[in-house]
Amino acid sequence: MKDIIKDLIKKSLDKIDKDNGISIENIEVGLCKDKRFGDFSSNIAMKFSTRFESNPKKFAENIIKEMQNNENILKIEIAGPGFINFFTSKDTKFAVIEKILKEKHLYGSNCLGSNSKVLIEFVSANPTGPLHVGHGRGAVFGDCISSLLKENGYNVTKEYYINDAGKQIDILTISVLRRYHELIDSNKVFSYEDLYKGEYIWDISADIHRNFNLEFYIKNLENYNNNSIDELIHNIKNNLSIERFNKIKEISVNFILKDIKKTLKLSGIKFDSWFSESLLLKNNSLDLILNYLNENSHTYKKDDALWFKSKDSGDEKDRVLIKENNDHTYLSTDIAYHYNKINRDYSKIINIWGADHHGYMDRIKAAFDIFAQKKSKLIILLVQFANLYRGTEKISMSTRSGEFVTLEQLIKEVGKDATRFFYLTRKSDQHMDFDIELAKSNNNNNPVYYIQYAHARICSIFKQAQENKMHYKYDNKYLSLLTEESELNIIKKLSYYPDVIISSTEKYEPHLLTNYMRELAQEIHSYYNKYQILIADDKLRNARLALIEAAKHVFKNSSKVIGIGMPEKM
RNA sequence: GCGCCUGUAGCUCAUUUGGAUAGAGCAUCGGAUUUCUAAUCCGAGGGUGGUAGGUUCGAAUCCUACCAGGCGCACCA
Repeated sequence: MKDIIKDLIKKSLDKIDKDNGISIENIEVGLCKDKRFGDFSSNIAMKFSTRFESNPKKFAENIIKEMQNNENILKIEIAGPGFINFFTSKDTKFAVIEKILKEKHLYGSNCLGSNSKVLIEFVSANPTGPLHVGHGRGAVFGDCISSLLKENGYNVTKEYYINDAGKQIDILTISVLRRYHELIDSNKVFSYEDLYKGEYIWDISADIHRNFNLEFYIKNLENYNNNSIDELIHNIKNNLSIERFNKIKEISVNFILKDIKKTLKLSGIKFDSWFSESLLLKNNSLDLILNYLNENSHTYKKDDALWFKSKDSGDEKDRVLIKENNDHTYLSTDIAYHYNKINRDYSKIINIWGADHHGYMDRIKAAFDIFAQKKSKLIILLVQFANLYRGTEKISMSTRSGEFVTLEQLIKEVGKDATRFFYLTRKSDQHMDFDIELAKSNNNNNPVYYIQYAHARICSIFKQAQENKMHYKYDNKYLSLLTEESELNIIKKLSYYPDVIISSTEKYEPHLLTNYMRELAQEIHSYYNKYQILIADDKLRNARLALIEAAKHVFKNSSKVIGIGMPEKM
């Protein structure tokens, strides 16, 4: 409908002035908030009146005068400073019900993506501990963005990048070894500040102790008195042998990854691909990109380290790729990783990061531009932190100290649907407060139940209809009996669901969709309370049933995108 | 100090990329079930949009300055 109106305006403008220079993309047509202003409106007259040496109202009159008649449009008005308002005919409005009932689960989807390949990388939490509620937001956000992209016809691959090769993993390994030694001899406590102390470290070490007994035991570990963590890592590797150290490392990482996968499954998130950082070292990808950067003078040596000239591409300073001690930095493998992504031929490469990584964006973009050469586009979306509350009490968290609420605990406490929905109700770049008490409340405070209940009520009506032998038969010629205000409101809301899907995707803002669902539920509840649907008049009854059936499809389709269930009974 | 994000009702947040009278939920107060599920509905109160300027037909939205909060400024990841 928007396109029809745009086209009418365009033709009218062409009549007024053949060389007006206004393309169809410049014509804005929007839905009206207030129905007194009609169904659609355009600001075209205000936007371009100066170009035609006219005032907005006069220009608007001119546009209308030259406009062709269209069967869909009942009335055109000029209002306010120069808005052109369009009132569509009833039949035009009813057509959406017909469309929904025909398209069913496809209503709302489109082909804008034309099946082009998109890679979306998210969560990618270090395998040094379980996922906590901070990861949850990015996880659910990424998953929903993936669904939205699919709904828009993109070919989406969801990927998790496993940082299993750096220093943090070495620290994890030592953390496990420390507990392992304490299990063997509780008197010999090895103390060191920067180690992981979570409960799960005990579980891993107990596992190792059970399966390998004393194989990894180091005599006098408690006497290791090292000044830096690097020195400590070095000494323990030497003492234990690199093979045995790696064995502990492997067991630890696998243990934690298994836990992470379990939590993701509980969250309803399924990845298509798991990409391991250590692979980049094994297959020489790192050497490859380093050579390339060296040969094309994007690097230099300074203080025994290898630096990347990221400042040349907009970063605030240059960055280290290879440290003085010959270890690679996180950045260098990450560049290799993005090089790998580029070579997999995606038109869009999306990264979803925690907001604390924003300082890192420029350096990865700098590297990306060198390798991608505009073949694909890098999109980095930042997700702000979520503060967890239990009522008014704030819960603080830290992975290192082991004080945190895991995502698994949260889901077990508030449920998958409520967790996902809550994470998605806020704009991602907005700080959010997640109140556990609120999310798990089973009453009208909770928007998830509010929406699910609206859907369940619809299902219940159909069940009742069947039991009362009120056979439902759809016939579009009775739709015109829907004349109540609530009915027209619902129809209008249903008609712009496809627009919501598009704008949620283009803006990467799933909260538009959760808001929409709430609004639709509100219309349905209001309608339900005001009007009886299962009435004796079978023509009106069938028309009303068609209306709520259409709403049911939209609830189903949107809930699928959000990743929550829509029970038929509550 | 520099950079990024944010500031809207008592609280949590929207506002369809600059549009018409800034809207929801919670909380507060008052109502509604002999009728398809009251996990619901209807109504009321509540606002100098952080502050001050600017840009234009029109600003919560864009620009500038200031105030306040969060995050970041590693040879950590």
